[in-house]
Amino acid sequence: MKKEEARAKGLFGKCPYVTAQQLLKGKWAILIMHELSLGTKRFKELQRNIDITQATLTTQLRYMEEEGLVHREVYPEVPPRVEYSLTPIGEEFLPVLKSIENWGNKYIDFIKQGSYGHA
Amino acid sequence: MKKEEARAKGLFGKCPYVTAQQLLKGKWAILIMHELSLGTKRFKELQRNIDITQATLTTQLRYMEEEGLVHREVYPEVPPRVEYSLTPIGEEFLPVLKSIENWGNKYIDFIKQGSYGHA
DNA sequence: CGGCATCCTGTGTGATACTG
DNA sequence: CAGTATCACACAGGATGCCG
Repeated sequence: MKKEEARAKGLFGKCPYVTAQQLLKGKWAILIMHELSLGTKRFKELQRNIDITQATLTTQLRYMEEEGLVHREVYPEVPPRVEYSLTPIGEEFLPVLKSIENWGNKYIDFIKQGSYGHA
Repeated sequence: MKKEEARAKGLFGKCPYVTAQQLLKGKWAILIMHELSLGTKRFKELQRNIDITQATLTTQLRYMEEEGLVHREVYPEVPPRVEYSLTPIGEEFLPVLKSIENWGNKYIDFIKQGSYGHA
């Protein structure tokens, strides 16, 4: 950890913004967090609701599991069942999710009003 | 715009989460928003504070300007001066920023407690 | 069903050099 | 100072096929 300190990546675990950015960098992280905020979901459910590839979803979930945001519960049944839910620190993300939702909706209104000039 | 409707990208402007994700997808978007939330900044200031390349910063700012999040004011002086600030819809992002900061800090505490098992 | 391995590609990001 | 232009590259993310 020498040169990394120069670039923002080295601020992971120090600056809250960099940290959050790293955690949510995945294209789907926010969507997944939102889905899980609605309750425990099975793998297939997530895949259907978000319309994401198996491989990609698996990768994202593994990542978020490693980060401690998501809990993975495996039921050794036939056919297999795996359920995902938010961990405590994952639950703490809910306010962020809520404010993102608010702002996202405001922004959607904003572009619908044609308040900006591109396209 | 046909196949894109199938994938989440087509939800831009519909789903608030997808919309927000698209807007903030840049590695630096949140950092820049944070800097600008502290007040108007010159290009060079941003570059110094965030430690980002000129090219990358320019790209990001242009993008955010197009999205209507950032305002760019050019002063035709010598040497040139360009100042960046938040637009109204950009200001609306502040609550999100605040909640991200809160959560980011919680998460930083979380990993410092060694509450999770990797590395 | 849930997942992994593999391959492949787009693009986001960075380094560098040049311009007004 | 504030860009633009170009090149290079790593990596996220999609497609496909196979496995327990």
